[in-house]
Amino acid sequence: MADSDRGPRERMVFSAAQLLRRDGVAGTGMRQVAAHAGAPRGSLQHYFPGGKEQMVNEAVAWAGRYAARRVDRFLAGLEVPSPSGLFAAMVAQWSDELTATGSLPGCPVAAATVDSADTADSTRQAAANAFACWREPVARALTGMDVPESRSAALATLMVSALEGAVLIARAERDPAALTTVARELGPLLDGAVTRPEN
Amino acid sequence: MADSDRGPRERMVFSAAQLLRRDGVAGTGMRQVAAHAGAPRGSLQHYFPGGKEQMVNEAVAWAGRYAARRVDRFLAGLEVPSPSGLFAAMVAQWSDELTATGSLPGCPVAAATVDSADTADSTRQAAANAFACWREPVARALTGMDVPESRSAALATLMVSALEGAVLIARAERDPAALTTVARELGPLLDGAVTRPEN
DNA sequence: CCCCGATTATGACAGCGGTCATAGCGGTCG
DNA sequence: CGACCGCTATGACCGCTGTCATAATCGGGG
Repeated sequence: MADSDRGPRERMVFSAAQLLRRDGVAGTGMRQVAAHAGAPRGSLQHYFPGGKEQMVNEAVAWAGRYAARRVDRFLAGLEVPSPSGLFAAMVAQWSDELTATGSLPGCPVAAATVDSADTADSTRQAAANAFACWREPVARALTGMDVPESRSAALATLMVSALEGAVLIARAERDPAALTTVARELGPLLDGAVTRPEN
Repeated sequence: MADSDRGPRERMVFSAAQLLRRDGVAGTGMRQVAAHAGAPRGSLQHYFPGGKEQMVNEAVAWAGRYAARRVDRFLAGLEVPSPSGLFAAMVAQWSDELTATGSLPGCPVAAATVDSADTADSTRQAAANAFACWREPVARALTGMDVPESRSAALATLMVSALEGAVLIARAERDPAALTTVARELGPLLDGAVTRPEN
């Protein structure tokens, strides 16, 4: 949300991620990205000589790092750390945006996957990396909450999957119900995976 | 899969759904749909006077009905009905396609949601309807397996969410691991929701 | 002062997209 | 036969997109 002046290049990557959320890859033009970032059009071919594909890939990578950062921040914000609490925080980031602003742009990584997984292989790999970047801190957080290492990675995958799917449904319905439902139903399962209940 | 001769119109809707899976909404052209369906180009404005939006909406609706039909068929194919068995069958439909053909086109409903939820409201509603069409038979199947009615709808949402998210990840990674993981981790939770274990 | 690299400014191009307009078939029915 | 109707056939238009080519601008060092 801090779109401040971090150099025009980073601003463009950020704007690309933002527009990707709304319109998808094919629906977002490069001129549009430049305009949204307040950057001159001539900077496009200068900063992204690899063309649109490079820009999309960087936006996806940025989103992956952003998601990972958020996970760490959620952990720091939990007074009593628990898997369900972490998941609830992850879900709340999305439902809050919908209830606050009234609209729910999707996940840029999902957009890149849907739009160009079968047409641009580098973008597909960028999306895979982003998902990995995201799941990794989640899995590590779970092991830190006494979830056995053998399951923490799998549960992280489940959490991200359920979240992404719920975002899709909530977006289609313009209703955060799917998000809250998933958080409520999945929470107990996650907490049940801790070996020594610490409460 | 049965692209047979059900009239050119239905063939075009089917082809649209198929192309949507791979290239998304903006990445799929109407001429391309006609060509894929072996239909004359002039039929486009004749059968879809509402333009691309109408075509996409019908493809999405078709996909929703198709998913619902599949759920019923999965139920019929289960010797011992159980929530985890149903979910495993739903997941297997996707992982099997990836392992068999080597590639994994996504879900057309997800594509429509990602690409035009914020730009074409009728498409957004079509996607919401498709999700509802899909979850409804799942929820009903759960109640038929002695899952309390209060939870069956929520669990159906969770199942569809987790599946959609796992499809995304598997598509990005070109690896069905996320799908099998989600099925394995979510199965016990689902079976734990039956009041009287029938086994 | 002048050169130089980084950045920006334009303009053009070729392609494709959806959509409209118009006309042509090929039957069937009155 | 002539009228109507479902369907098809083209062709054109306009807007947009990604990309390239070329030149201008600007801030600092040599």
